[in-house]
Amino acid sequence: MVSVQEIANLANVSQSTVSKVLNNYPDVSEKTRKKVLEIAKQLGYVPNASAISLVKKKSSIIGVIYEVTSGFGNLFFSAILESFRSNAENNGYTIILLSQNEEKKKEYWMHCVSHNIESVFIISTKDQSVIETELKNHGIATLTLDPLYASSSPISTDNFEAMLLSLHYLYDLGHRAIGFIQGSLHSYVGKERLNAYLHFVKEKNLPSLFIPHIDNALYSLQQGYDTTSTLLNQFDHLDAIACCSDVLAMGAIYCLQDRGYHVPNDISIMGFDDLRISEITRPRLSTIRQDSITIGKIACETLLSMNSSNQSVPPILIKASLVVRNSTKKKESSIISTLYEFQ
Amino acid sequence: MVSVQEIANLANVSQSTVSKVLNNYPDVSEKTRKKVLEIAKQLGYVPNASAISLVKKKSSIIGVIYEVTSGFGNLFFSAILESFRSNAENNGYTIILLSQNEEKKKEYWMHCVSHNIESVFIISTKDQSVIETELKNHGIATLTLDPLYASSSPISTDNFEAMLLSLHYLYDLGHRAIGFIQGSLHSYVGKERLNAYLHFVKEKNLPSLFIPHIDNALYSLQQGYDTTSTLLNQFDHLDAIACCSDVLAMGAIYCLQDRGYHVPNDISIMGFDDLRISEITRPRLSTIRQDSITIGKIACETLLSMNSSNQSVPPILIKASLVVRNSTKKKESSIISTLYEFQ
DNA sequence: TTGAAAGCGCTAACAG
DNA sequence: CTGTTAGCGCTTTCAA
Repeated sequence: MVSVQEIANLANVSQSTVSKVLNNYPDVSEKTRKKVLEIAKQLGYVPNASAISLVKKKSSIIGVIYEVTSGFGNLFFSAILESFRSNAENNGYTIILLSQNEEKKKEYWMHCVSHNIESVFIISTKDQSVIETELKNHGIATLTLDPLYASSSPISTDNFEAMLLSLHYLYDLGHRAIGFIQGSLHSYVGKERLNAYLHFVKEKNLPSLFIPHIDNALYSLQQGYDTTSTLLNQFDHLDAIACCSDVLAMGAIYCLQDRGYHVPNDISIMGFDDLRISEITRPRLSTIRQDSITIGKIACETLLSMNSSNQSVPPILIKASLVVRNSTKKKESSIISTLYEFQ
Repeated sequence: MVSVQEIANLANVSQSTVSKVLNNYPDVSEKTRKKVLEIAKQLGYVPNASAISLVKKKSSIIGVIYEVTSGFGNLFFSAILESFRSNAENNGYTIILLSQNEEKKKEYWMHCVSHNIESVFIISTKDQSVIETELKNHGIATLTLDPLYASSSPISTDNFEAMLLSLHYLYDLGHRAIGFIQGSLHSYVGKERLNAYLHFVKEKNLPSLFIPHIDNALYSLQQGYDTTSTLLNQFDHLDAIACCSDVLAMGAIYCLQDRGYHVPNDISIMGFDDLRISEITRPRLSTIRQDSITIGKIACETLLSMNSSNQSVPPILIKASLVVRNSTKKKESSIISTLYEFQ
């Protein structure tokens, strides 16, 4: 490993001069700068991150807690991680995957302290409120994606607006009897989506077609199926159903098909997330796309701007977008459909 | 941050003694050891990883290149990463996510050299042969998951045996006209699966029902659909189709359904991978499960046992297992089905 | 069994 | 503009 010392020797200057060149200090003559740079390049100099971290008391490492229970959501989370990583990289930061060591009882914050890490991005399907607090207590800034709790610095899709987008789209298609399949009732994210539905039906003066007490915490196929079944039993008529996830929507479609309905001819179905599966279902799923690229980017920028004295930021909400595929359809008014029948 | 120095002062011993205690050296009296340990605990001592890495010229960091083009396979890769991470963790290692910095022209190996990283696990859907060589040239050991090329130290499912497992299962179900939908013809993994099919039909003296020139490099739904279509046009009769991925298998099912076949009553379909989607298709997919837990574990152990002088290992092959769901069925002999018709 | 001293590779005052 | 010096937190001879 080539050191600053070696470069200094060959260039006939001192270590500090080399250091200044390498760190782009202005107080070095052009001539010296060139010479040093050339020799450094020739020798294939690579700075020693440990030494720098040691002396600067600050590393160029961002911690990431990535604990995602295996599931479809993974694809969304890993897309965000990738976007986050690439942004961190472009800012000269490296990503370390944080974890707890059960055996050695090493906590997350210890890893951070040990590696001089100042900020941590939390991507988790579990409640990490304790860890978040612990990290903050140790002077480490955190940002939490889709927190399940009232995080002091959360980032997520603007779920309220996103669900409204879904509902307005169905409304504009002419649907008025719009059912709703909620996700988790205990997560912030899930509550926001439900609130949007409640707000919407009130505003538009529509019937509220959903089953209040059901908690689809798993966002699973079966939960989608069962909730749809209940919905169908409870309410006479449904034009459309807005679901809180793509997988729930698939469950809804299966249930409707089993009961002899055609999607989208009889009922329109909206998903949420735009996972890859929404491309391979039959019919392909109209849904709401969460913008993983932007979330990763903003998360990174925010975290880099935070520091131990400025550890919290107001909640960050990222805009989602509508993706129209084949599970939704304009409602044909009865008059028109009657006309058609006569043709 | 508490330092060794501080502990030494409070314990009335020297730094070196503290260091010896902390590193479990034997030549310290029990009394001193206890005292030091207690004070360290009281003070909440956390070792400075940079300082240790600097002086030992070796970090406890493993690099991971994780570059997976967005797709269903992601779930498999991320499961492996998770298993790998947890094993590394239990061995006292931390994971760093490696990457190239386009802007600053920083290469993977530079990250490694800079952080004193000795080994790298490559999880990538791209050809990383150049990078693998580059890393090895810099004295960094690598292990590559499912390499697309002839890697010097690959780890993967035993794809030959795994596909054989699939084929034998179909055979035991009574199927004799067994079609095959290959994946990529240019990857090692894809070739192994094809070879298994070729080997199998020859051994059992069965008709070879596959389309040689098709390269389903994307393993996509559409490719599965189209290949099935060609298969159906080309061959009179098919009892079953063994596919090289779950997504290809889904494409096959859609195609068969569109042509009026019932899966599994008319044709049995085998997937490969056991992605989560295989649980939510209709019918649910019988498939081959790749053992991500074991792969991650063995990968980690192997990498930790490698070092700059011992940089290559023979190919590591992990056993896969059969998962039976609803897309496969015992073949009813014509006599029996005829009998049924008379009932 | 303990401690003094040197040094890992680098940066940052500060003096010249 | 350049160099001297000290020191980041730790380990490791080597001497006591």
